Amino acid sequence: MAESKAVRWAKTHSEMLSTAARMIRARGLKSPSVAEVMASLGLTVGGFYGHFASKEALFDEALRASLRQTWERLLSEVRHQEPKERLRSILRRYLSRSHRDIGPDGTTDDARTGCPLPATLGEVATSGDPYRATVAREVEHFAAELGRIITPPHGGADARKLALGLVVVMVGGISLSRALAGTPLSDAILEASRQLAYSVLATHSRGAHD
Amino acid sequence: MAESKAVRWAKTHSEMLSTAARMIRARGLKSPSVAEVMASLGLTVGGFYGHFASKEALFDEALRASLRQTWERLLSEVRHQEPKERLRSILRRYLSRSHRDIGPDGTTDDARTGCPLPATLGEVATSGDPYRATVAREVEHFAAELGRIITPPHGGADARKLALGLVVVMVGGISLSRALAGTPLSDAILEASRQLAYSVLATHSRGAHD
DNA sequence: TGTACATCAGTGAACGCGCGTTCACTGATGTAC
DNA sequence: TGTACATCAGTGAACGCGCGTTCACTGATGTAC
Repeated sequence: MAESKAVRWAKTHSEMLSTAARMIRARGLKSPSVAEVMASLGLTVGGFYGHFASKEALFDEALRASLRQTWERLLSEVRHQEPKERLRSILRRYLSRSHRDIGPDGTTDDARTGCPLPATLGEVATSGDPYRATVAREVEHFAAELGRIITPPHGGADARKLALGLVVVMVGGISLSRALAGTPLSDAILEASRQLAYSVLATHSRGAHD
Repeated sequence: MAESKAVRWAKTHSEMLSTAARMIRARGLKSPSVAEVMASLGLTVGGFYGHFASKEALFDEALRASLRQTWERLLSEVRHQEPKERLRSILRRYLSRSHRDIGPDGTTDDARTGCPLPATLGEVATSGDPYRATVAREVEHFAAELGRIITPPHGGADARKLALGLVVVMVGGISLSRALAGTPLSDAILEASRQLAYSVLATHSRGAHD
């Protein structure tokens, strides 16, 4: 007995989202084509519009899901650790070689997911909504969660500012490191990013101010 | 008397480079087309290949020149200042709203040039050479200059690492801030990036270690 | 249980468009004498 | 100084290609009786 139509449709729908997310992580929002997404599921282009209204509709939803997954994975993997270790651990995981070395199919060496921001920021800057609003919402969300981890006595606006700064180091570090993958600078940038972030954490937990 | 052929050719050649550089800063390496570059000089596509062997050849040269110009501008504007102020000044200039708000034509509010990295990093990561080698060479160059400014007693490997970390904050900050331009997060990210970088400089000049 | 009809996930060809690159050409500039 | 020829920066049409989207269609699944 074959699968029901509804199950088949839902499975295809979900696979379109995860395939698009993989392609976005590896190649951004413009380069992967609608036909490519469908072909990678063994289907033809025509069927696409029975699932999504446009390429942008699929890619925006896939981008949002991929961002959400990235934050949740980072935060959950770290939940059992000592509060003081959590931020360091997040930085170590994000600014790692395995996260930089995302495969051409959008998967990483040791993980099923990776952050879509390094591949998409440049395009989001010129293409605007709906991508911009999606990135804004999800970065806001992650920064808030990160802010909650930051050890007292730095709460509120101070924690938020530090959290945004750390996001900048994380995304900037992987972006530069990926652009230079294969050159000696690539590893050096990853290490420099980690060290700079650690140094900021140390300053902050010592209670230093600006 | 009209201009000589040689002068005309050289003028067009140079305008092709600066026009391509402007477009790269605003829209990256893939989106601007050969026809668009020529049209913006009042010429037609066909003439392109009398100047460059390919789109990639022009864009790579324009990218290199644009990076070089960015560093030289930052460094020269700061040369007359107190050594201690130089790094802060570079950070303030790079991580500014006017540098973020690059126009659709690639010019900035108060400056003739801007950094092409935020618009290009994502594409360089997937397109590789020759762009990758160009970015590597120029980032290496700028990091070395920046390292020379970093106050003793932190010389050598330590200064280089700090310099690379600062480049990450600079490029990451503008990249994120541009992607979120128009949202409240955009200014917050710029400010958080500056503050994080300043805090690292303060720690370093105090002689703190990791 | 069996037959006739309805549904709808996916097919495959077509559309108009912009891309990088090629090429026979034009006509103002430059040169030989 | 004047004429005949050569050069070459730029023209404009064409090429093959991939893109997002549309649409008449097919055939397995689902439903009514």
